[in-house]
Amino acid sequence: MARHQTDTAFPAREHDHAACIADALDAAEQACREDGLRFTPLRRQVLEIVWSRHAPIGAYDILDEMRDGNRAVAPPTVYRALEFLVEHGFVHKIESLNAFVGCGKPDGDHVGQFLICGTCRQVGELDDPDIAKLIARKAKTVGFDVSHQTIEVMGLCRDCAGRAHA
Amino acid sequence: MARHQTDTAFPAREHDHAACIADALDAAEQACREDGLRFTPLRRQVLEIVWSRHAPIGAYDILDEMRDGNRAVAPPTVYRALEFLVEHGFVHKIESLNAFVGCGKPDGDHVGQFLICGTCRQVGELDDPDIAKLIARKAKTVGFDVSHQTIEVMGLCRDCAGRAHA
DNA sequence: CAATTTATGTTATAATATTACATTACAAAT
DNA sequence: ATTTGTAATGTAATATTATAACATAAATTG
Repeated sequence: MARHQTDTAFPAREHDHAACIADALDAAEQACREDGLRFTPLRRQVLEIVWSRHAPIGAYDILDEMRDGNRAVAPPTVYRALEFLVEHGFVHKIESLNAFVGCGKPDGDHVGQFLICGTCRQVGELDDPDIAKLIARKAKTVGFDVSHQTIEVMGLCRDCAGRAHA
Repeated sequence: MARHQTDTAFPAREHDHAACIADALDAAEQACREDGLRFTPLRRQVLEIVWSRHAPIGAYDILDEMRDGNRAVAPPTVYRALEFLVEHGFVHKIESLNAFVGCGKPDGDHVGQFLICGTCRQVGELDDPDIAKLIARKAKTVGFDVSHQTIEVMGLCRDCAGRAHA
């Protein structure tokens, strides 16, 4: 499968986002086929909406996007699709924003470490095992056994920093 | 000021919790006096309730605790006090739980790294500069400038692990 | 004490999320 | 191909978390 995303956590300023979405959908479809999961039209639609931007989107914004004419979908519809997508690693929840973002590398287990730009709101995903290991090791020193890490970092992305002192 | 807490992130199983609360209130009072902040009765009351346990407490649970007879306080009252307490480092918000926990070391700036036991729900605060630095350094490699870190780790605390295979 | 700022009270409502139960679509097995 | 069981979706109601907007009161400053 072609990879149109950069490997620098944040997407390139000018990337082919249509291809980016297509890749994500293809990757999810294939992963589901391999794992015997049902990638239903509803789940695909929600995933596509989440991927419409590289910034987190709230459940109710997704819900608005799904409104078809004046036929609205109800919250559980969205939350259930999100639950599935998060559970299988296609989407991550950003806890500090109560919002959801697509995962560029849904293959296998990985800690998600999120870099959230306070200016453009875009999110880059770092997936650094060193960080995860250091945290697990430090936790161990106080007798704590880690099962899941939530790491969300606010700050300024390169593009926005560039624009600021331009 | 006497320190009745342990320095191992989690409080000792059998610690003098009354002293623990008193310490936290004293520390906050003194810090406010030094910084010219108003440690009002309301703020003190909210801080005391937050400190009633070493586990996160939700805003509406605090609100319930504050109900005086059938005279109820309104949400903004609690949220405003929490805003003050969080802003000045006396309390931390646990984003992944939408709940609040007292901070044992409100002196100076520090990253809060929280260890949340999935069994007893207690929270230990790690305050490890190595972790913070590693994250900042790794983020820098992708051009991201960190301003704030949210680190919340789920797992099993030592006491609960002990009980499990007892 | 007047003026100003800061904190709190009060009402209403916004934003996020779940429960419970009905219905439909799908998958597996006969 | 029909039955049967399971998983997914629809629907209505409601729970939980958080804020906006404006009024009043208390503290601080000049």
